[in-house]
Amino acid sequence: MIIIIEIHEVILLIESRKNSRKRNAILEAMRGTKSHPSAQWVYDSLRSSYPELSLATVYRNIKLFERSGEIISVAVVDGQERYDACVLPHSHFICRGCAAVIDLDFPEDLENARDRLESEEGFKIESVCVSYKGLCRHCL
Amino acid sequence: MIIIIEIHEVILLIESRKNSRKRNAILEAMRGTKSHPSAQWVYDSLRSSYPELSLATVYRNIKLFERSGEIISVAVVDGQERYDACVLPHSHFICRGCAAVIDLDFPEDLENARDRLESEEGFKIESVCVSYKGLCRHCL
DNA sequence: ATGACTGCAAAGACTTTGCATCTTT
DNA sequence: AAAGATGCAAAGTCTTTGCAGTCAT
Repeated sequence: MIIIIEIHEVILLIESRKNSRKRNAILEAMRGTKSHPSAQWVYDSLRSSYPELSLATVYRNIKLFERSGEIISVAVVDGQERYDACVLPHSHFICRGCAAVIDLDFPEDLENARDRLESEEGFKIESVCVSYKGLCRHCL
Repeated sequence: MIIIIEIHEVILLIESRKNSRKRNAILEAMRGTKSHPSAQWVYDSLRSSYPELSLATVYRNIKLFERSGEIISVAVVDGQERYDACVLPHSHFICRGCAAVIDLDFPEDLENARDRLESEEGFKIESVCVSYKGLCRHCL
């Protein structure tokens, strides 16, 4: 059942849930890593503890967590969507070599941050991407 | 033929090309729009002028342009990769309603920019994403 | 009992690739 | 001629979905 509540122009979408061991394990796995996991990563990391877990369940729960705001999508790397259970504002470094996604502080000054990351962290930064997401005037 | 040149630790990858009407048209189409097109968009917009154009050719040339730096990938929106033939630093607003990708200036101050965009452009901004791409220490 | 959750297999969507044919140099 | 470019269809990935059976309330 999906309940849609509108209060003062704010629309809340509440999906009712029952308790589920596997769902809990999926969220725990995502909260317990800084690897910014893909669905496949979560599946692989839980297979030993939950041998009958299916990849479809992981995908379904990830979408559920995303809709509820418990996790966010941080990037699509090499065709795989990557998520983060840390929803506080911060930024990321994405390595095109090993596909690692690494947490960074939210920068005060973008150019400053770039130089500092190269010298202090030893990254080679090839591009900086800033994007805002939301609704345009037309879709509001 | 692919020529790999290394000069002072900088590696250049040069792919030899022959002249091709369709390739020229693909790049022109991408340079002539601010819509941050997907491969499908480019294909659709060229079909009337090049009825025998195939989607595979569009994909192949887009990858070629990307490797050579003539275009960049700016986002994956609703599962489709979106490109930009403007490679100068700037940022984007991505609408989750209509999937529009809109050019913005590169911000000096991130929080400032957010407020200004909401009041002046009428966007509703739900998230800000900063990511750096390149090579980590390990992959260098 | 009812509604939610899951596994499995099938379907979908987007992208890449193999191969024969045609173009450019 | 040789190296590239293209169309077509097939294959590849990642993700979503339909359905029947299971679990939580």
